Formats: sequence, C-alpha cells, structure tokens
Amino acid sequence: MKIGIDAYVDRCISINEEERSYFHSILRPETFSKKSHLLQAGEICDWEAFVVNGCVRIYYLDENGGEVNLMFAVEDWWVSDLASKVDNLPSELYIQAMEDTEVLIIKAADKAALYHRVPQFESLFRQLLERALSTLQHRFVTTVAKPAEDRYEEFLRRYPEIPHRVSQKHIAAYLGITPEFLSKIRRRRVS
Amino acid sequence: MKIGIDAYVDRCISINEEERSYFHSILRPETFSKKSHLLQAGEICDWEAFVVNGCVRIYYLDENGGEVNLMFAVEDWWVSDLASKVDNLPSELYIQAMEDTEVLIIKAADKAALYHRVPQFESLFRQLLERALSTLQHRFVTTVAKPAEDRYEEFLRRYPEIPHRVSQKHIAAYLGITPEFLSKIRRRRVS
DNA sequence: ACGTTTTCTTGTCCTACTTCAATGCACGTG
DNA sequence: CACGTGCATTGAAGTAGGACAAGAAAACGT
Repeated sequence: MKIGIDAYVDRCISINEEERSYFHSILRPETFSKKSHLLQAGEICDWEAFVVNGCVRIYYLDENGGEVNLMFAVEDWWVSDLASKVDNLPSELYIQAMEDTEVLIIKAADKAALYHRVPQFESLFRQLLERALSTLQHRFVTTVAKPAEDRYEEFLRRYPEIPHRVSQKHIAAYLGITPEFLSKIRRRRVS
Repeated sequence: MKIGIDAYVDRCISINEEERSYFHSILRPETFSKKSHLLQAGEICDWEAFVVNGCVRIYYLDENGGEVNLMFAVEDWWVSDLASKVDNLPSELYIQAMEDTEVLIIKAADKAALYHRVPQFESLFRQLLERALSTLQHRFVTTVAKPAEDRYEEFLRRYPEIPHRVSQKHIAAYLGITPEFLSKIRRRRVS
C-alpha cells in the first residue's frame, strides 16, 4: 500500500532501492476511524502523516469555541502541526479524520535519522515546505482581500473534489464564515 | 558587513571557514533607495534577499488596485516571492524598500550550487521555511478568526519596533483594514 | 422503520467595517 | 518661506457578514 507515497517521493528526488526500503522502514501505517483525532490541542506533535486514503481536517477553536478549519487533506497530502513540532510546544490545533482514514506516520526522531542517512529527503521536505508556504501565502492574501463569495468560488476551482466529501458547515469553517452565510452565497450563485 | 548573516547562519548550522567563505562568495550586496522596488509584479523572482539594514515590505494589488501588505522585513529577515521562485512564474507581488535598505542577494542558481557544495544549507533553509510556515499559519488563524482590534494589539505585541518605522496607512494595509478604521481603533484604545 | 440528531435553508435584526467626503497636519522641495 | 502632496483624523451613510431563531431535509443509530 505504498504506491502513493513512492510516486510522491519519486516526483521530487531520486533514491536507490536500499534508501527506499530504509524510508519504508520508518513509516508507520495507522488507521483512524471517522471523527477520531490524530492530534488534540495540548498534545505535542512529534510526527508528520501522509494520507494514503481518506480525508482529515486541521482545525482550531476560536475564543468563542467555534471551529475554524485550517485545511483539509485528502490522498497524497501531508498533515502535521509544524508550530508544535518545530518548537516542541503543546499544540493549539486539532487534527481529525473526517472519513475512515489510513495514514503513514513519520516520527520526528526517525525523520532526523532519515535526513542523516538519506540527505535527499532534506531536499524533498524543503520543496514541500516551499510549496506549502507559497500556497498558504496565496490563501492568506485572498482571504484578507477578497469577499467570501470570491473565496468560495476559488475554493471550488482549486479543490473541486472536496465539496463532495465534506459538509458545507466545514467548508464555511474553512472560508471563515458561518454556515448560514455560505448558504446565502450558494443561493445567490445558482439564481 | 556580514556580521548579521553570519550570526544567523551559526544559529542554525555549523560550517567551517572554507564553507563560510564559499557562502560569502555567492552573496551579492545591493542597496535600494527608499521607495525603489526589489521586485515588481510580472517579473520572475529568481533570488532571495537577506536584509542587512533598512526595511522592506511585500505587497500586492487587489482587484480594486488597493495595496495589501503581506509582510514587513527589517534587519535579519529574508524576503522573496516563493510562489514565483518555486514555479518559475511571473510574480503577483511587489517588494519595495520603505527606507534606504542594504540587502544580500542569493540567486536561485547559486543557491542550488550552495546546496550541493554545503548540504547543511539545505537544512538551514528547511528550518527557515518551517518557522515561516508556522508563523504564517498562526497569523492566518488569528486574521480569520479575530476582529481587527485584536489583530492590531497582537501586531503591536509581536513587532513593537515596526510601528515606529512604517506609517499607519501601511499597518492598516497589513491588517487588512482601511486607514480610517485603524484610526478609529486607535482612538478607542487610548480613551 | 423509527425517532434522534445533525445539517441546510430562510428571515430578521445587528455589528464590524467600508466608502466617501471634509479638515488639519507634517513634510519636503521650489 | 510658501506651497503642494501625502498622511492622520473625524463624521455620516452604506454594505458584508454575523447572531439568533425556526423549520425542512438529510443522515444515523438502533
């Protein structure tokens, strides 16, 4: 069941079979049932996970206890709480499976060893981070500058599969608006 | 004039003198006078710059031509347009000096060579990116979920020096509000 | 197949923020 | 020194989006 992640790796770097099998040896397959949490606020996140199949979301609670979705991750995406992982601090985020989900977990300690033994992975994760940062930058820019309706349009364009898999309530929490208002936007769109 | 960047490097990785002097050899010092641009939308960004002294901002224009400030960078910060650099696409961003500013530029091609010759730098930039991503994630979270007044408070707490160096108009454009509304927030705060 | 719970929709009212003036203020440049 | 030009402040009126409430429609467990 490692086809997805191998293709992912090969897209970024080239490694030989021994390096690949070492890489496989540190991956820990785990499954999470729908609604269970990979991470809860307060825990320290010492891993990253690659989604093999299923769908998860990263969210946090605002001061009124409302959930705000930072991102969804489906097949071939990585999830983690970097803020917690980088500084070894208790997380403020929750990571939750929205469907029954299989992931491959890499523990921070194993990853350090991986960097040492197969330095190309340092490059892979640097590339990954560059992309993630530029994506988030773009999202930030549009979120600050554009109205909710435009953000919804862009979300549909960029992630056309997601709306089939997650409820509107969660999409609203991703766009930073209320479910009610999303409903009103949707009505305007069709008419 | 490389004290700042050397201290920065030593905080993240350890290199010998030969490696350091190779690193120095690819740094290109440049100065930009106030209001001049390091990058304009439409250009492809093939570099990263380390601010030695001065202050720059990264901004872009929204659909109405209004400027939105993505970030300010003062001494010891890096600036670039990753979205353009990673994918070799024309930039949508502007990078402008807000004071007379000295920077050290690393060209993408030189950086690739640097990664090859001194692999520790791959680690340095990975760490840099992890921090940048977790900072932006936090900023995103607060921007979406919190009202402008809270964001202004947090901005003051996090970057107490910046308000002395940039105008309120630019801080408003950073917070994603109009200068008028920032002025009203400030009035409320003192009273 | 049932009631229970969650999700979606709709309407009304309310707040945060904008837009568009008008004004006073601090400049830098002739 | 005077004069423009950009910046901060204030106010009045407008808009995007929120909070609350209530009903309809799905989804879900048993």
